[in-house]
Amino acid sequence: MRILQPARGTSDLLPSDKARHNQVVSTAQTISARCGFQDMATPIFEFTDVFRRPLGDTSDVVSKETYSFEDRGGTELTLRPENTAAVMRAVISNGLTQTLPQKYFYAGPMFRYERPQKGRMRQFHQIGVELIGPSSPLADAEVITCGADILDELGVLSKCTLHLNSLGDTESRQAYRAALISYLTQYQDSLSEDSQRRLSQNPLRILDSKDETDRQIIADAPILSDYLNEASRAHYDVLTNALSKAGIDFVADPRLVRGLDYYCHTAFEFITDALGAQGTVLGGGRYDGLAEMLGGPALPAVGFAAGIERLSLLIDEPAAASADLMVISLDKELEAEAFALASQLRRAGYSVDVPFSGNLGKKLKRADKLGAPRVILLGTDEWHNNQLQVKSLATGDTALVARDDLLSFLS
RNA sequence: GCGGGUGUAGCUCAGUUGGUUAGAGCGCCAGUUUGUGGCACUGGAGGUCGCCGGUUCGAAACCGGUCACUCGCCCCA
Repeated sequence: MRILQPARGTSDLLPSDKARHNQVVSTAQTISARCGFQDMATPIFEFTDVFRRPLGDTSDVVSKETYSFEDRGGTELTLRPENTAAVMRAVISNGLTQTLPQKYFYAGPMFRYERPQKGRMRQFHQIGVELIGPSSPLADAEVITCGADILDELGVLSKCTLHLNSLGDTESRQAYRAALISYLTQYQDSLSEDSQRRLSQNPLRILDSKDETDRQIIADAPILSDYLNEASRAHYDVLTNALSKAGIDFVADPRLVRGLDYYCHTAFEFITDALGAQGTVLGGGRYDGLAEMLGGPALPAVGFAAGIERLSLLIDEPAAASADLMVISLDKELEAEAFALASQLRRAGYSVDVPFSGNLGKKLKRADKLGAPRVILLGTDEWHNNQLQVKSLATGDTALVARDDLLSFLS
């Protein structure tokens, strides 16, 4: 074990990386606030059952990817692998089920023990929204539209395609699941090893298998939409109509499913081909069954999560913050005065740099690099006359300014 | 968890069939210029050649293991 490198699947966010993260988070927060989603946060770890119960033992996320541990008091805890279950737990814990709907935005780190790849970290970061209370398909439409607007604001919507599907309600999904299993069982021996395992654990997952033979078998498999009952069909129709009216493009993708057990009705993913195998940039769906799985009341809800690292890979780097001013003393005797002046200017709201070393040429070069448009120079003669030089780096012009007039000159 | 690829300076990369003190460009620091920037020139710092072991008179190079990244599977945001 070498401590001079970050643990596998984690990474440092140096300023240029952090700037991208901040850009994603602040944009998502602003856009989702426009839809009424309020920023909130839940703890980084929860009782293990918060994730284990709703996510199900068939989910890899819980069965083999969690960071779970026993604390010093013997309590079983888990670093959150996703945030939806935790937000729902918070809604129930705080008695917020009495005041619905609740609309939340969150951003923060999640943890999954996976094999790292580009866009797939062990500590990764997500932004997301949860709309808890309404069962109306218009709530689904609002969540999807909010996601699309965030991607658009970040400039990545054009690189993504919205895939949409309905998993139906419990009745529809169970009918389909039975039909699918019955169909696939005929070809059991021809299925890939992964899909044979999925047949018993999570048969819907076989629909998006990448194995060539699997795909041929799936081509003639029953279609989920044929098994939607009337209510599920109506839910989907209202949603698609609302999206079309709101100008949200999508493709119906009957093979789109979700890995987590609590999803029903709407499933959607914004997918890009710019990130290799990690193409899903923002995904979510309806999870009416989650609250009950946690031991709460029946509580319809819909939401999405998006990977900040993946979005960061797609956006242009935000412009770095530049300094407004640099204060330079031309005489070593005046260094403390320069520092005092810089402090005063900072308190007045300016972003000010004070160089610590170098001759005048180096200092001006540094001012250039920091993007400071103006430099204040303290020369001995001027200083004794209560004057300062204010030099514009763009024009090279230098103005002589009385010390007392500096702030008004600058503004 | 499975299969493939890659690890040399902060970054991008050279490094001959294994041979003396491992190089370049960019970046960084300093000087030319202790009172006026972007250019240029000169100099400097910075490397356990990912790590450990093996082969060899001799390893950055060959072999084994390991760690990390990366591509695909898997999973998913």
